[in-house]
Amino acid sequence: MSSDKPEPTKAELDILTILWKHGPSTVRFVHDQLNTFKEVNYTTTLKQMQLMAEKGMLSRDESSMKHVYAAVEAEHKTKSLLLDRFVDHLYGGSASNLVMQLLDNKKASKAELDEIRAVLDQLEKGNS
Amino acid sequence: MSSDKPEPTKAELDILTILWKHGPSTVRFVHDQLNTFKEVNYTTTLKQMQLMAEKGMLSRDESSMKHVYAAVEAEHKTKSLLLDRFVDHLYGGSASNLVMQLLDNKKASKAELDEIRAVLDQLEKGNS
DNA sequence: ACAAAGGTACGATTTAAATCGTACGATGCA
DNA sequence: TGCATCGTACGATTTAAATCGTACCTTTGT
Repeated sequence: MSSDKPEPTKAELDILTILWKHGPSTVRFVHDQLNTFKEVNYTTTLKQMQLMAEKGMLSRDESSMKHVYAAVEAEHKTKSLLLDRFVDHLYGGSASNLVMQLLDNKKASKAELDEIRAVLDQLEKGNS
Repeated sequence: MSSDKPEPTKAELDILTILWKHGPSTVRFVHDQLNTFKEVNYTTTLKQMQLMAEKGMLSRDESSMKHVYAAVEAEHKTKSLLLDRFVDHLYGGSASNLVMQLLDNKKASKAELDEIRAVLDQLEKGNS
């Protein structure tokens, strides 16, 4: 019993997101992506990624001088974990409560509503 | 243009949750509730609530010696903000993507699916 | 050969969150 | 009255996240 999976922090998540999107990348690349929406020093990004590698969140290929990092956990898996925690913490574990609020928030467009409905249909078909 | 609303931290959210649920309360009460699932010192809770009041997250009635605190923002409003940020950050702002993952997670029971569908129906009716 | 550019390493600092210890005022009651 | 109890105040500390500065190695172009 020791599966107290640590959640990635905000800064870590930013990096993971880039790696998920672009696949294994150098620090330079990640850093450039990062700086399109956030201003940080190169060494900050470097250090962050080194720490993440140390924690086991990233793997690192050192065969070339420009080390190449990759996310260890799949995007889906990590987001799934975060989502579950979020639902538990804010909505007492009730997915439908969350969805209700979500839809209420005018956040969902007509197109999105349709899409969600489609997902529902699909699910119920396979479920019965 | 200065609406960079600060998000409540985890510890703050725990306290807010209690206040939302039980209404205006003393520190002692909040602290006892807190300790049903988390071990902290009384003065820690006190300090935390004082800080939150200072930040404007909580209001405080000092008319009695046992100060009574209350959440300033409504539960709905705060959660709504957090949810929006969450969707933006993890799902590129796409509510339907979030829902898809949610449903995928086996996290939603049959009953919940029905409930969600009901909400959808309701919405579309009022929307057209 | 060597300077410039670009890479990694890593200690140290800054900032923010969370926690605690200690002081001290109010209240209640034997 | 006096002491135990319960309350607030608040500086200080601890912990964790995020950032940066500086040192130093490698590659490349002239």
